[in-house]
Amino acid sequence: MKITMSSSTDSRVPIYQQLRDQFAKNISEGRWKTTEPIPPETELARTLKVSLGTVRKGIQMLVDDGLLIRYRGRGTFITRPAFRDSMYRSFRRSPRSEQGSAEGYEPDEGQTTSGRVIDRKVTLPPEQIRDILRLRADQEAIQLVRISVSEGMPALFETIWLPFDRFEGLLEYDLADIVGLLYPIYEQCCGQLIASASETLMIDVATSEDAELGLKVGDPVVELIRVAYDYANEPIEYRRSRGAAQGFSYKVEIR
Amino acid sequence: MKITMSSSTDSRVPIYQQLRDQFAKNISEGRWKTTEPIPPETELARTLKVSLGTVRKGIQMLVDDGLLIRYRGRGTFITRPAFRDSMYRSFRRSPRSEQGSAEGYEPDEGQTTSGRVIDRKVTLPPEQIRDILRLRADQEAIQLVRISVSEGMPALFETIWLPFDRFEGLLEYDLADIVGLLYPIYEQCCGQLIASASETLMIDVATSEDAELGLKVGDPVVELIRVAYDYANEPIEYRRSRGAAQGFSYKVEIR
DNA sequence: AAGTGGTCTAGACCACCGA
DNA sequence: CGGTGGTCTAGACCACTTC
Repeated sequence: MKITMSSSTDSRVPIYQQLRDQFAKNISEGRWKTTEPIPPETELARTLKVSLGTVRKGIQMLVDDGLLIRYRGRGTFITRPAFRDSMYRSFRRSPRSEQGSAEGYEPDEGQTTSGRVIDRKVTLPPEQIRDILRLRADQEAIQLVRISVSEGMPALFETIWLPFDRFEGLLEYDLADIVGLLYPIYEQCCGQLIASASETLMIDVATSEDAELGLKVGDPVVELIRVAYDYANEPIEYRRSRGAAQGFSYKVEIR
Repeated sequence: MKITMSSSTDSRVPIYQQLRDQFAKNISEGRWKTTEPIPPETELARTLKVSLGTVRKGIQMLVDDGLLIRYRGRGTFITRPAFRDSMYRSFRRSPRSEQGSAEGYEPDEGQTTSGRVIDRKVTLPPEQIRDILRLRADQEAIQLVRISVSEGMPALFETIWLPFDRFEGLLEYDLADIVGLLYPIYEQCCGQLIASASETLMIDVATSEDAELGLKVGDPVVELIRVAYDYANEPIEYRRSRGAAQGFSYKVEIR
């Protein structure tokens, strides 16, 4: 339980704010394991020489940010993001089955969806993607091409770029083994955890390259760009997904 | 400062939770004015016979919900929603001007956009809309048809339904005066405040009815359904907006 | 100076979980 | 049963706004 409380920096930042940052660092740098609870509030308060309420406030901020989850009687754990608002899961060939219950919902794809990687290569990414992933001009990326199949029909055509340095381990895998959700695979093969993401949706029209999705040239297409970040807020995945716009529907609550 | 603390209902609901609900009711039923601060924490704690921290927690929940805003030294006020995540503002004919600064952003439309109502009538709404607005079969609605113009070009074609009972005052207005943002007009003419909304986006293709938008039959169209609610969570507006999908782009942060 | 919300403390008691 | 987080209290001191 290393404490690096730089007691000189406490000028105007509230203590609970400093605690939040400290805790976030403990998560992103792996000092707190994802498999066991973080130290209990009482211990943190004692160790850090602050009040219990202050510790609770710092922890609560990370709960609100979705990085921690608390269980009464068990402890506080690091979470995997649920991505409940992702537009990604709005792609459906069939009418929405509206199965609103289901506690532990799967993050990436819908229930009957599975992905298959059809190509993998190491390249220098296009400049736009290089900038977003914050790579130098000479840094290579692993590029995956993937088709998601939903209920027997090709539903999504995806191109994914990953920084070579972080994802070298992925090259050891047989393509046939890179199946289903990608984020658990990232974690398993390369120790890379996704903490959050940003998605942008655009409407396009199908070109001849979209033929694999069963679309005719000119059909409307939804293009989804996702940039995913780790717990330190560093971008580590760029993903472009294209799918039929017909039947796509996305809902958001606003204030 | 009427207090209706039904002290028999306190079974398992935390006090701060009960306070939150009580405060929300004070807002939605107009017992707390939108023009002056709500009673100070210390007074609420004294009046309600609870601790200051508990009052603060109840208030903080409403701040998180976007219904209240606090100013140190001045007091706590009821807010108008900002609708910062609305997909509505994602319609742009021109390339995004990316003017990221600008503190007080306007809620409804983009900067150079204005709306004009071209039709208004009192009708029995379609069943689907009647259900959503929770109207009885014999209750009428005011239907507005509106065209939003952005940078000289028709950009959005909208149809809006409003419960007759709440919006009767709108019939007094000359159509030419119903211009610009609608929500301030709702408040001014009918005392109706919008607290939140739910938006659903779908992709369609243009029909001959979309010709006013300068679209050819078959062009991709974005259709946005918005249901807006008052502070008591009652639906009071149903709005369907259609616009060219070309150039539409919507971004969301997810966890 | 008076009044507001913002931070922080030190303690109490409770509800829930697991061994 | 002991340990965890969840709720609540009563107070202190501070920072900011308004008069």
